[in-house]
Amino acid sequence: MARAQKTQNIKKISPLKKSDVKKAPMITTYDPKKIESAIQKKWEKEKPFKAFSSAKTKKKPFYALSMIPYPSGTGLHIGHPRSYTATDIVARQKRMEGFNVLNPMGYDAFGLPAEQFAIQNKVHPKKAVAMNVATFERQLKKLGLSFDWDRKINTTDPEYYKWTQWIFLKLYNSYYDTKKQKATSIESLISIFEKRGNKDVSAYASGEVQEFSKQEWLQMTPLQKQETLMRYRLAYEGIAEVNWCEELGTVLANDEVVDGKDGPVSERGGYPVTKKNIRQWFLRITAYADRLLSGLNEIEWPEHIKEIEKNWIGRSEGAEISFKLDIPGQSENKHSVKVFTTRADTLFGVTFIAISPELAQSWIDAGWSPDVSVARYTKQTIQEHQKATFDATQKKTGVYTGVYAKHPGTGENIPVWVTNYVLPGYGTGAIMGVPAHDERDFEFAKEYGLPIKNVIDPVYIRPDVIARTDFTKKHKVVSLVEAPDGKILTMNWGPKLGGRLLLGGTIEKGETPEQTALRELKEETGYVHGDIVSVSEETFDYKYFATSKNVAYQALTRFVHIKLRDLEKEEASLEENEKGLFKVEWVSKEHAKKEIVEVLHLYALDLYAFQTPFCGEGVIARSGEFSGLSSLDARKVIAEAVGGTLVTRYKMRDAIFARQRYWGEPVPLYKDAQAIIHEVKKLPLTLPNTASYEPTGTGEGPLANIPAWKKGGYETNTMPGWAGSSWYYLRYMDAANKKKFADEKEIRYWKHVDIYLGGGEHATGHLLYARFWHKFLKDYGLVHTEEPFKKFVAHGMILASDGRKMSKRWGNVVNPDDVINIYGADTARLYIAFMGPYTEAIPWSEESIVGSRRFIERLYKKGLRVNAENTTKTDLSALKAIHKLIQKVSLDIASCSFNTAVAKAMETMNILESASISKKDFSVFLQVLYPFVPHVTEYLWSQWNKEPIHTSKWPRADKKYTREENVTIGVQINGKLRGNITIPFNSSEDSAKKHALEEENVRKYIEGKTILKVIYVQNRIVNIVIKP
RNA sequence: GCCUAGGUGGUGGAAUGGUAGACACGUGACACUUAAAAUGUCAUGAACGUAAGUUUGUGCGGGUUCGAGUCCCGCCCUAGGCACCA
Repeated sequence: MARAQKTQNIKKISPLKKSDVKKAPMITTYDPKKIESAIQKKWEKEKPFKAFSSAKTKKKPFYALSMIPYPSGTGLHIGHPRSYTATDIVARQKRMEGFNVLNPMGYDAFGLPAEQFAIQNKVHPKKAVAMNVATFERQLKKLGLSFDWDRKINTTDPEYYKWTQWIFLKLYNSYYDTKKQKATSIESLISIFEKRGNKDVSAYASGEVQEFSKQEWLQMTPLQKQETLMRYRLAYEGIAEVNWCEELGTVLANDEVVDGKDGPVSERGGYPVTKKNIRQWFLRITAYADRLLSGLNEIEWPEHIKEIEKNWIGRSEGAEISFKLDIPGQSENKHSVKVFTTRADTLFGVTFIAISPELAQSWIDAGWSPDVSVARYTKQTIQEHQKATFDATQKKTGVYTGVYAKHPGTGENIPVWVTNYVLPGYGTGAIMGVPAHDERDFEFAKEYGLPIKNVIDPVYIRPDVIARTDFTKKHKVVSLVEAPDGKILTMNWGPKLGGRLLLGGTIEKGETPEQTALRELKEETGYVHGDIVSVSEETFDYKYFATSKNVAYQALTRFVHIKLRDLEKEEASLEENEKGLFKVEWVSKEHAKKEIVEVLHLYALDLYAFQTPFCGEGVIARSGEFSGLSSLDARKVIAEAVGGTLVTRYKMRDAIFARQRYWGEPVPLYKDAQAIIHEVKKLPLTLPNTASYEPTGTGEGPLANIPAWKKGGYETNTMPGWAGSSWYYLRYMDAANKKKFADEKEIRYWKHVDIYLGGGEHATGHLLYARFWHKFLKDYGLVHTEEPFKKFVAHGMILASDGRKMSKRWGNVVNPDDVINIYGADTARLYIAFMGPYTEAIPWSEESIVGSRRFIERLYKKGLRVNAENTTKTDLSALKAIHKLIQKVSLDIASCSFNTAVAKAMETMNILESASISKKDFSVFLQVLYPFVPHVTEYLWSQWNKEPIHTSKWPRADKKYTREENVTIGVQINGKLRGNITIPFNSSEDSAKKHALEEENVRKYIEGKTILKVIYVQNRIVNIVIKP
């Protein structure tokens, strides 16, 4: 899974300089190598971390899981252990709390890197994987992680991928019943077809399937039936445009493609990526879109990861509306174009229809013959689309098709344009252009001079008047006055009276807004040569509170846009009480935008000076009988009134389930001579051996090079890298089972992963796919929870000490082997836990790690001393510290705040070092530290305890010792700290006050002053407020 | 452009609206030592002060509060995600 590096030759990396090695503390008596290897040998022999199967224990289950690693050729780097040690800390603590803990490890070894490695080094991928796994395992074991090694899995093992294939076949043999909201066997769909065709069938399908009757179904040839069923199966074969990488000779998933300098390139290698149509296997993940979305509500995942999945699924509710087409030379009413919109409320603002070039091409293919220039544009733009991923900054282009569409509301003729900015794959490939209320349509309309029709009026209610009902109604104008040099006229009222505003005014009886605007211009500023450019048709409803007059106004406002011919001026005729209240100032429109804060004035500025569309919610206007509705309500009403249908769309696409590669799970299907697909009955269908697993470059997988395979009609693509990792956590529940992927009893017992730790970068890949498979298996009663991972915590990256990502390119990779050699595994683990918050990216520091080592040395020395002194007396201060530590560590492990748990342990150590302490009480300290530094604590523990530490009971904090007797609290005067007092815990207000007022430094401050009040927060603070 | 998370000493970082900088690294001084390392003790945000102490200080500007790193408004910067999804 963590396959970030490009696999190259295995080469020992030693980033630690000689000078660093010197910094390692001198070993006195503590010898981690000796202790750790002895303890690890014992673990290897006694297997204390074996998880019990459900029948063999009465303990409650707890399943802690680290993401399965991809065993790359370079071995572990120091980033890997971050999630492994975290999982290990949780697992060890949960065991002591009495749970039957499952903490397994395995390898996900199919995929590109192993294959690249094999090609470059001329070794079979199987051998390369075995080598890499051996390296990984040696390194993992040196870290002292408490895995149940008996449950180890490897996704490339035929005994494992047999079940990956088995699940694939189950998907292939299923469709999604939209009424029951679950996967159902394809057999039952066939029997429905046999009884009544596909009319009213509640089955999720790709695209629109033509309706057929019972008879028609029965008359279909086997091949036709196969093709029809392919539209419904959850694993299906189809043709799709994919990301094709010529250099790698393979198709790439969207998340494997990144933006390069000249268009998209492969994440691995940086080779150019183009679009290509190719035959593919897909998984119909879109059938589960809603459940994948709603399931997020029931899991404890980081919000940002949920957000990423939410955006990726991209649910949007909208409407499909048909526009009848008027094609020159063809009879009317025959053709129509369907658009998808989430803003059906803006329907009356439509001034053009925009279609994707791909849709235009399909019309041409169906017999439409447009002007040559239109056909040429269509072809060109399709080619552009195929070359690159979409770029939002690209200029919008388009041509008029000569076709008109009839507006379903007004009956008006609306031009249809082919454009480059409509996406072919989303919605219907056609949109209604509403430039007044959509930024993209606005940009396009500006470019081609298309009309802009405003049909949503914003509603402005200032928050300070929201609750009021006593409005005085007034008709007003707001004028945007432009000087010949483009500057904007503003009135600066100063900070108290509303700051900078545009020119406003009240419409007197019998006046038009234009007249009002010009009159006010003259009266307030003296300018006389203004020309009216435009007046808003719409009246904006603006409720505000005039502080100076103490009145709430409902201002029904019209906008007026005025341009001055020149700056000629007469005397302004201000009323006496207005004089000197404001200054007339000319500013740039950008300046105005910055300083004007009134929303309505800003809107006038946006509309006239910046000319940006209004995309928010408001009131429907100039839309016939719908005017006056709120835009939210109007969505549904207007869509239905014009015969549209409400639909839900998703951004997420079906997942391509194929790689044109050798090193993957074979697809267990074959085609006979008639191209009929059959299942492979005996699983696993093993990957055949071959010497040439290089890509064919044709789009077929390397398996096509094997004559016997090809002859057998087998699929030449293999499954993608994420196939094996989509269900591996279930295999751990019963890894040795030969008959099932896991026994029913074990699945019921373990249920799901309780805590899953790994990288957040898998949010839209592995994590989403695993959730999908889990839901699918649940539909068949094979698992019993809706979600596979109850809690997920994403670790932060460990950066190199230079703050960059660790990479061979920079030569800054830290190898855990080196760290363990110098400092020992316990120190490495402790430092990884201590270095910072688990979820944050933190640079590795060769300087700071010595602190962790020093702590362990002190612990070790104290342990030996405790053993030698053998006292029964423990100082009260030590007991208190230990019991507070129990509290803190228990809480911190539960919330993955390992760094603060370690800090508290260090604090405790500082107290214990100089205290007298009994073996019994020191044992408690060892227990609490055990999850972090298991070797040294187990070693010390076993000096005087018979029972093993890992089965000892997690200690509980005794209230007797955690309760405080005295507290030292601060005394503030007017919020500033002036002294401390130590008073009994939970002191009364009176006694605290008394002590506070007696404090020496405090007395200095209050002498001769009047005390206004005293605030006392128990056990926190005393604040004395005095008259300054 | 949009969404999400952040911005605290020389460094990693800590802090339920209540004594900012816990813990650790580094640095300085001292002890031990022929010496160095290791270890131990003390100090360590900045400025002023012999000191007691004072001022100032959690990206910037405002606000709420007896009291703001924490809450609210606006801005700047960094990281991650999405990016013509109608």
